[in-house]
Amino acid sequence: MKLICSEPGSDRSPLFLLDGNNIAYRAFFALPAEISTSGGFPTNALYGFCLMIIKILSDYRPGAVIVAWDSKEKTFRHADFEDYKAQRKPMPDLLAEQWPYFPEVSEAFGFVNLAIPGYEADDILGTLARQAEAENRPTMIVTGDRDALQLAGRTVSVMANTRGVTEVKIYDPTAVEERFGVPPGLIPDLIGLKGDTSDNIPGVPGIGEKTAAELLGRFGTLEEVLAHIDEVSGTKRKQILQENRELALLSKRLATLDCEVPIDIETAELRPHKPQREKLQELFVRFEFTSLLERVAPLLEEASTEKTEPLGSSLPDAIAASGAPVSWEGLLDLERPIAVVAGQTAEAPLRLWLAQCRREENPEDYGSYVIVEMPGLESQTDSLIAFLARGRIVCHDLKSSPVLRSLVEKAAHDTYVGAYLLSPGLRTYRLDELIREAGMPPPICANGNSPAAGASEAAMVLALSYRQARALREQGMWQLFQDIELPLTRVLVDMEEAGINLDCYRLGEIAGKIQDQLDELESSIYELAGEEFNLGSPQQLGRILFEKLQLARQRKTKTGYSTDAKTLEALKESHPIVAQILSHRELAKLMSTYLLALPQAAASTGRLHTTFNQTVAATGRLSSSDPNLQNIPVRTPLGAQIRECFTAEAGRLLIVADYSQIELRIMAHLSGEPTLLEALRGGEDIHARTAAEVFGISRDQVDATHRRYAKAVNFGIMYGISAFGLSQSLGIDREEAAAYIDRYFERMPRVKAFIDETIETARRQGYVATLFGRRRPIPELASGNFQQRSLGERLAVNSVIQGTAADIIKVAMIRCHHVLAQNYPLAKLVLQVHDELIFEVPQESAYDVKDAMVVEMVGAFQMDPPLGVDVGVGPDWLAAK
DNA sequence: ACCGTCACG
DNA sequence: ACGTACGTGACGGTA
Repeated sequence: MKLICSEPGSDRSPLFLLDGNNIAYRAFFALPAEISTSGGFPTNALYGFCLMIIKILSDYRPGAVIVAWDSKEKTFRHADFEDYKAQRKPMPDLLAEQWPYFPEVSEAFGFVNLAIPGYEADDILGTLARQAEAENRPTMIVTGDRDALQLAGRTVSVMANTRGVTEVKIYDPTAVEERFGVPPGLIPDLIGLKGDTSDNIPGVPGIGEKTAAELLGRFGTLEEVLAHIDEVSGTKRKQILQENRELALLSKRLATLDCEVPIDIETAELRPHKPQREKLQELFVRFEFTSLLERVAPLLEEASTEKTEPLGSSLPDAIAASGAPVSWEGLLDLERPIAVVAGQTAEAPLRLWLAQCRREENPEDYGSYVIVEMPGLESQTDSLIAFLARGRIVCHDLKSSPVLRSLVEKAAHDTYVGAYLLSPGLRTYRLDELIREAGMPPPICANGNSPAAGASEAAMVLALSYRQARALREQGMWQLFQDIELPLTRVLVDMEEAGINLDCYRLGEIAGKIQDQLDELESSIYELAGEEFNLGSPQQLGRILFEKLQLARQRKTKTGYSTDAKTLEALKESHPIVAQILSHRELAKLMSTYLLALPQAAASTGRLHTTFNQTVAATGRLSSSDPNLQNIPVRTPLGAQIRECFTAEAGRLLIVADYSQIELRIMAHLSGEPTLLEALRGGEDIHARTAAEVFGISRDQVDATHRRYAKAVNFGIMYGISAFGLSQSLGIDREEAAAYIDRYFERMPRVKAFIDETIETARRQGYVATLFGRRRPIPELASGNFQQRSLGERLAVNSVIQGTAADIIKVAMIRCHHVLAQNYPLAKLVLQVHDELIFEVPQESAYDVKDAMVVEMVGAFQMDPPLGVDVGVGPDWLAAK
């Protein structure tokens, strides 16, 4: 076990090596040229340079800082490549004017400027980084230059700009490999192949990052790739590599840093920088950096006062220094949350990193963090897990970690779920992105002998959890998080582990029959078409139907004719081939997506274990994947047969319980519309009742068509209705649809008011909230684009209704899970399908459990009209429903 | 990687 | 006057 403490100001605090040229250039191009003094002297690059430095100082409290500069002389490394230098554009005039002042600024900050005749800045950085590494000194290289990534090592990280001046990503060797697919040592080889436009390195034309990494992964170095060109796939690629051998080797040489620069400085001698207060203030006044004056003041203050004992060293010094084995019990306080990060690799021994904050009143001060790194020793894992189980843990995406999910009951916070509540609808919730978006500095660890990507991750998780807790409270979502989402994670872990039994044999029998039908349909279709073609290709199908057979073209898609089910349905009468294509489509879909795929996904026990995604749906719903068990067919006869294959084990039964009309009930509750309330309280057929209202007829005059229309209107209301949408779904014209909608709103004025108010609130606040406080931002409402705004209106209404329903069923899941654990330990919740819960229970208790689950589901939320639940019991999913 | 299609609520 | 229903995931084909 290693103990890693950040110790600001001590000799072991990190050495920072800055590429002066790179930062100055980057600042110049990133900031507007208008930034200048009142006298007209340009200062944009100087300003950006200072911004970057202040950010580094306040985020990391570095020890010594060295700023390296290119020398004016011809550089040795590139001496034989005149072309290369010649291509470099001369320095822009506006930057040249500012240039003389950079060393002065740097010196005022207390940094050491370094330029060595004949060498470039990055060669100097490389040389110093190697020295520092040999001394086990933690080092951060700051440059936007991709070449520098080759320097990442045991104690060396590289801070690279992602965009602008102050947006950065920190690369340690693991991060380099993750991002580029090769270890730092092969970065020159990678650049040799792919080139680097910003540095004028040509590379091999037509070889990009992906291909380059793949080749290096297969053969090793660039030289080895070139020695095995004949084994490379693709004739074209072989030829290009052959023709560009020399260019690749030259590019590699250009990208290789010279780490043997004669430098007259021992990194061990470097002491923490001492800013020259007066000098710096004078410069800032001269350049009119008034806002920066305020920002540096506290930093100068801090630097001038004597360093207080760093928190980290309040721990036994011997331990911190030697990394000798100690017990984690002595270091970690079980009263406070402990962040846990687990190494992900399946093969390698488990690694765990822990972080705890010793000063919770200032959780973003990484200096107060204790970070513990566990070695890959399985023997210690069990006792560590047992230790953690006595406290409360904080994780990022706990459910996806095979190790951490066993600690799910101890979860005090999950930053993955927290981030989802705070910003639903993001594509991903990657930790480093969250940290960057929040404007938090990525932590670095200041011990002498650990790159510790995991350690830094643990610190990030912890810091983020404190910040999220505050935001969730401020936004009224703390209860939702603590009482619904976190407990739900526990339920989901159990559900995923439980899985559901699949009758693979029966599924196979069905698949055999369907395959026969597919074969028959296929040959018949080819015969009718007069040729064979790829039935699965909408493009080829379009050609056959609309060009060869001259059927009437309906709608178009971006890429050609539309051939979806609706189009084909309309053409059914025109040609016998159409009906057969429709049948083929349906069967092929069910075949590939379910009949063939599900048995493949089943575990050796015959059970299917889905993953329930808790952070995907913007409305608050769950989703299911690998395999998706929330879209198992049911509507067609074949679909029903597939559902029959989801069975209970011998001696057990399935219980299927679904909320009846939950979304309409929520709308009735939220709007208070008397007609809806009355119908739903009495358990009336709501679509028939709606039909009677909209068509102005009595209940016994309502026929199937009336009801179908009314049902579509009800759905439309919940989706955020439009006349066009309704007309499409019913196949009627827009005027008729519009008339139904008008009529509906006439009869249900409170629903109309609810919709209008919801949209108005959303416009005002920028978001909507469910009954449980779950938020969804609706930026579309502020759009200047009509289409976007209309979408925003529909989203506002739908999100409130769908989201509230999602909240309610989540509460029900937690309640049901709890009652089962208490009273029926052999019964299990196995699936959730949005408004439906499926349980698998021992036969004997099935009817007791059924009643108990209905009570919990109905009791999940008190409202008017009350929740209603339909429930069934049976040996399989179809029979129970 | 994206599109069209279609399974579910 | 604009073009459309809300929320998902998976498949095969095509670029």
